[in-house]
Amino acid sequence: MTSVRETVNESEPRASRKRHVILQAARTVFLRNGYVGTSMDEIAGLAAVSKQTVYKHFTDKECLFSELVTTTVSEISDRVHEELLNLEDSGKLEEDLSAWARRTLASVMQPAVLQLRRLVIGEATRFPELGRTFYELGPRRTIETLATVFAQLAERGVLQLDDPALAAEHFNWLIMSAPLNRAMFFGDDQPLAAGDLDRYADAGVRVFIAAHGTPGHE
Amino acid sequence: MTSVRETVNESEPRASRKRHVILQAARTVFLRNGYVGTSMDEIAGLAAVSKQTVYKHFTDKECLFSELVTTTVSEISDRVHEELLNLEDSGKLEEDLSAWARRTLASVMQPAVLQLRRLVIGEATRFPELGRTFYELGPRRTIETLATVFAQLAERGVLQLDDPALAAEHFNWLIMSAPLNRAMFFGDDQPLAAGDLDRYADAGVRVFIAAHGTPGHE
DNA sequence: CTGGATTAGTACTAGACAGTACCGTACCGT
DNA sequence: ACGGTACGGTACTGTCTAGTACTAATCCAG
Repeated sequence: MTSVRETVNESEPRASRKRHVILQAARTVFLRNGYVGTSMDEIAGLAAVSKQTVYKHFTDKECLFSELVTTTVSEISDRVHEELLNLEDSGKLEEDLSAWARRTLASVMQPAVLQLRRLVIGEATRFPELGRTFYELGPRRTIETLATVFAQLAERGVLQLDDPALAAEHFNWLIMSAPLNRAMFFGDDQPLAAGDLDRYADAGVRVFIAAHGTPGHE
Repeated sequence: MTSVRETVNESEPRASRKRHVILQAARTVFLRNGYVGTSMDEIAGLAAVSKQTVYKHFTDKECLFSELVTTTVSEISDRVHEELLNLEDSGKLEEDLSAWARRTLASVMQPAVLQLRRLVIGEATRFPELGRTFYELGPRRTIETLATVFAQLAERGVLQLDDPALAAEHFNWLIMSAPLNRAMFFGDDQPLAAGDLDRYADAGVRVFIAAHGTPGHE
C-alpha cells in the first residue's frame, strides 16, 4: 500500500536486498584479491554493511564465496547462451560460424570472466565443486549445444563428420584456446585487442571448414 | 677423511645442498597447498631444516616461491623439448605427428605439471612475471618450435599453409585444449586415462591434416 | 686440533583475520 | 503505537604466520 515511495530500490523484498549488496561487494573484492587475499571486513566495508549482517546471510566465508561463484557463473553462462541460440543458418556457413565465434570469444574474453576463470582454477583443489560447476556451465554446455547444431548440419550435408561431439570440442577450442590460454597467464597485462580476437575467431573457423566443410557449400 | 662415509649425497658442494633440499620441500608443499596455504614453518619442517636456514638461502617467501616456479618450469620445458627434437620425418606425416602429439600431451598432463599450471594461473595477478615465464617457456616455446618445423614441411609441399605460426598454434591447441582445460577445473578428481589422451592426440592430428595436408602425402 | 661459519632449536614480535558477543538503534508488519 | 527482528558499530577471542633474535651444538677448512 502506502502509495508512492520508492526511495531508490525499495522494490526488493525489503529484508534481503542486503544480500544482493553483499554479493556485489564480494564479487568485486574476491575477483580483485582472490579467495585468501580477501577479508570479510573488507567485503562488509565495501558493502557498507556490518560484519554481523554478512554472517546473518552467509554462514561462512566459504559459503559466501561458493554462492558468489555459482550465481556469477550461471549469469554469464545464460547470457552467452542467449546469443548462442542465434546461430541459425542463413545458408552461408562460414559467415554464420564466424559471427557466432566472434561473439562468443568476445564474451569469454571479458576481463571479469577471465579473472573468475583464474580464480576458479586456482582454487580448484580447495573447492572441487566450483571447478566442476564452472566447467559444466561453461565449456561443456557450449560444446554440447554446438554438437547438436553440427549434427543437424551434417545431416543436411553441409558438414562432414563422424563424431559431432568431438567436432564441437575441436571447433570450440580452435577458436578460444590461443587467446584464452594466453590470457590466463597474463593478469590483465597486455590484453588482446578486439581486432586480434576477431582474427583468431575467423582463422579458427577457416581451419574447421577446411577440415569438415563440403565442397558444395560455402 | 674417515674413509667410507657417503651418508647419502655428500658429493654436493657441502654448504648449499641444503638449498636443494629446501627447494624440494617447497615444491611439494606449494604444489599441495598453494602459495598462501603454505607456511615457511611447514617447508622448513618437511626439509628437516631450521627456519633460520631457509631465510639464509631465500630472503623472502616470495623469493622462494618465485625461484621454485622458475626452475621447475625450466626443467619441465627442457624435458619436453628434448623429446620435441625427435620429430624428424620418417616420410609418414600422420604417424610422426601423432607420435609427437601423444608424447607431448602426456608430458603436459602429468599431475604435477597440471598443479603447477593451476598455481601459476591462480597467482598470475600477484606474480605477473611468473605467468609470463610459464607462458614463454611453455606454450610459446612449443608453438615456436612447431612453427619452424611446419614451415619446412610446407616448403617441401607436405603441408599447405600461409601462416606457419598460426598453424602451429592451431595444431598445439587442437591436441592439448580439450584435456587440458578439462583438467584445470577438476583438481585431480576424475583424471583422464592414458588411452583417452592418445585418442585426443590422434583426433587432433587428423583434423589438422584434413585442413592442411596435401593429397599426395599421408 | 682449532677457529670461524653454518645450523638447529626455540622463543619472540608484530600483525592479520575468521568468527563471536554485546549493545543501542532503526526498521517493519500488525 | 508496539514488539520483535534486523542492523550498525565496535570490541574481543583465538589462531595463524612472516620474519627476527639468541644460544648451543655441529660442521668444515687449514
